[in-house]
Amino acid sequence: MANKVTLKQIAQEVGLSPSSVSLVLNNRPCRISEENRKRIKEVAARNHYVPNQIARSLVMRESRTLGLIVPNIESRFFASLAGSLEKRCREDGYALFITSSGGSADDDLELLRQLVTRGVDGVFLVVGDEFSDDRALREEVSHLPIPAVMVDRAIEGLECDKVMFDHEMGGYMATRYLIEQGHRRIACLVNARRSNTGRKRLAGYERALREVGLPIDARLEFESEYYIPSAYEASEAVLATDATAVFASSDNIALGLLKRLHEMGKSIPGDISVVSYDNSAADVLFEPALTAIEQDPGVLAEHAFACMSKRLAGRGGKRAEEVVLEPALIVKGSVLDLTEYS
Amino acid sequence: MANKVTLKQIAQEVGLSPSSVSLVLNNRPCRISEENRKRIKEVAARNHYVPNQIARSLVMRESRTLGLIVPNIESRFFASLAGSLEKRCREDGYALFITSSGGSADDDLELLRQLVTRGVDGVFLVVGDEFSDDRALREEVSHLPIPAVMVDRAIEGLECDKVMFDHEMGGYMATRYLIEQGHRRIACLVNARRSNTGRKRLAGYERALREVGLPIDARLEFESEYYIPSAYEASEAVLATDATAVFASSDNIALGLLKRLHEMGKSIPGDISVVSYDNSAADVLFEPALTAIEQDPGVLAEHAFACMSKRLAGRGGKRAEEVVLEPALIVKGSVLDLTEYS
DNA sequence: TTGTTGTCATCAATCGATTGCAATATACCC
DNA sequence: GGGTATATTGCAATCGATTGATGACAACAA
Repeated sequence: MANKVTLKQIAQEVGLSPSSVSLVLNNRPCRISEENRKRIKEVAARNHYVPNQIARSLVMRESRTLGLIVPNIESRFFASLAGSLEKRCREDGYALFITSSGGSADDDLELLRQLVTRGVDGVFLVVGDEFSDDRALREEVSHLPIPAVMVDRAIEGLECDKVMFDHEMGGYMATRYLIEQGHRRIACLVNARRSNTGRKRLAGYERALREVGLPIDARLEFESEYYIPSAYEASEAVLATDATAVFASSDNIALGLLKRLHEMGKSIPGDISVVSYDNSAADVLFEPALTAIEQDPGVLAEHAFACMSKRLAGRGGKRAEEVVLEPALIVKGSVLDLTEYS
Repeated sequence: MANKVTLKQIAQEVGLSPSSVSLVLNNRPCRISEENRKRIKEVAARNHYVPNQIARSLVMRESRTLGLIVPNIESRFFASLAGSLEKRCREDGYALFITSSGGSADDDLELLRQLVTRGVDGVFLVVGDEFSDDRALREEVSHLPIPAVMVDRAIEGLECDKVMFDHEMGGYMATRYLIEQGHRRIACLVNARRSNTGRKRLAGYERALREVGLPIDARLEFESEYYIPSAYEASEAVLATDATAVFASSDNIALGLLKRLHEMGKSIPGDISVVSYDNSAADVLFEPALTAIEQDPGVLAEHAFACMSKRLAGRGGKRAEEVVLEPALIVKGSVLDLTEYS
């Protein structure tokens, strides 16, 4: 294990002052003779010298590092978001510090502090979606000495830049599409009890129904956690209704539903139509592929970075910016067109 | 956006020296009067003071931060590894800096440098698996001023701590199991052309065959990338052979195979038996569930951290440590027992 | 000789913490 | 009052870099 090489050591070996070495290695436009310039570079290279960013950012007051907090890096969506965001950051010369909180507001807070004290220049915050006491977190975010951008999920009423997909719109689009295809009895399977996004998607579902004068029937609204087994459990009741279509409000929920359907020997879309949300790779396996509401994490990353970039450059107004992205309806083959038969 | 509060400012407000404030806030056992102690804490809290870790680690010469480089954070396995590792690090008070390289040796090198200069105390390195020119990376790793642990994959011939699963053994176990179940014509679908791990799994497959005197038939060895569509393409040829079983050497490869099987109306294990590797969550959907070789990323994380921990504590020998973990065969229902019929 | 200009390189302060050692204050004892 | 313990607190160096101000020296002009 080699030792760390410092600027001073390089200076000593070359026989010049540390300042000169610093000047040369940073390519500062100053007059150091070509000869010394070359010798410094040569010695630095030979000794595998890398500047200590810690010391550097202490005086420069910036680290060109950004932080990201996600509730769970093992989720496909967040992993993909993290991947895209990191790529984007790197393009602009920023390193991205990815951390995963476990979803509780306490952990979010702890990680946020860690990042700040470690000198990141800004932080992307994907807060846990489920209910929890977020007063301390809220307090911390509003006192942050660096720019923060909330991504995908917001803390209500917090003055902070936000970039997110419109979940209500997603629920609306899915349901609206089913209605347009002639469906009238549409069930939904959502995580409204524990998730803000879930509640919004449910609201969109209900708006679509209301808009065309269809009744909102509590017997068609089913609850499921964002896990396959939970959705699998819940699906039995869903399939016992007279619904001709189901809006499954997440990829895992759709997978649980599919498993149950498969077991019961029911086919899609012949026996029942399905619109999914935010599909996972797994659904390439199914015939037909699932019609779904898609949210591209790359787009989210792009906008989040743009927002951050603005703040870092000192542009960007005093008030918080709010970017709302529309999800997309991707039509594949899991919805039966009932209008043909009318 | 609040300003950063420094130790000095707190000191000023309290009317004491920065040293005293530092001493108190770090709970150093020194005699500062109870009264001042309380006042300092009160003022620090009121001003949302958080110590600047950058400055701190400059003098302390440690940051209690570790780094992780994975080829692709969007892969389930790496995401899961990252998640487990982060949790483990946090338990010991370390923050984990997760970065994703894109899989090229150049990016690995770049990220490694970034991490080192940003003052991490140690780094976990999951290098890209495919062929590339890794001389520079190799050089850098051997000159690292901090401990490094290679995880899941190694650079051959590099003196460095390693923690990984035995891929050869995995291939062997899968094949051996199929043989024990009475199979004689066993095909395999591996990524041997571009992946080191793939080659090792293939070697295990061949060893199992050799061991019982079965012929190694090149016509039963098929090549596939680690992507579903690639495996899907390759599967047609696999299914045209007289094999009664297939060893699919990754989760995605198995999924591609399954898609093809499903399309052809073939059933598992009635028409053909399958042993998969490293199953993704998606396979909960299938009936029967897939028998597979499993590598628990949590176990990998645990051992990697233990290894790192040793180095950081200054224990751990001069020579590199090498931990090889055995994967596990998880028997579910995708293999037909031919011995029953003999 | 003195002054001017230009080139090359160094000095010393700074960033925000930590910490060994020195300093001050107060009390207590003889 | 002088000496010694004890309880508090401050000074100043340090970590490894950056950078504006400054110095040293040579060449050249007046």
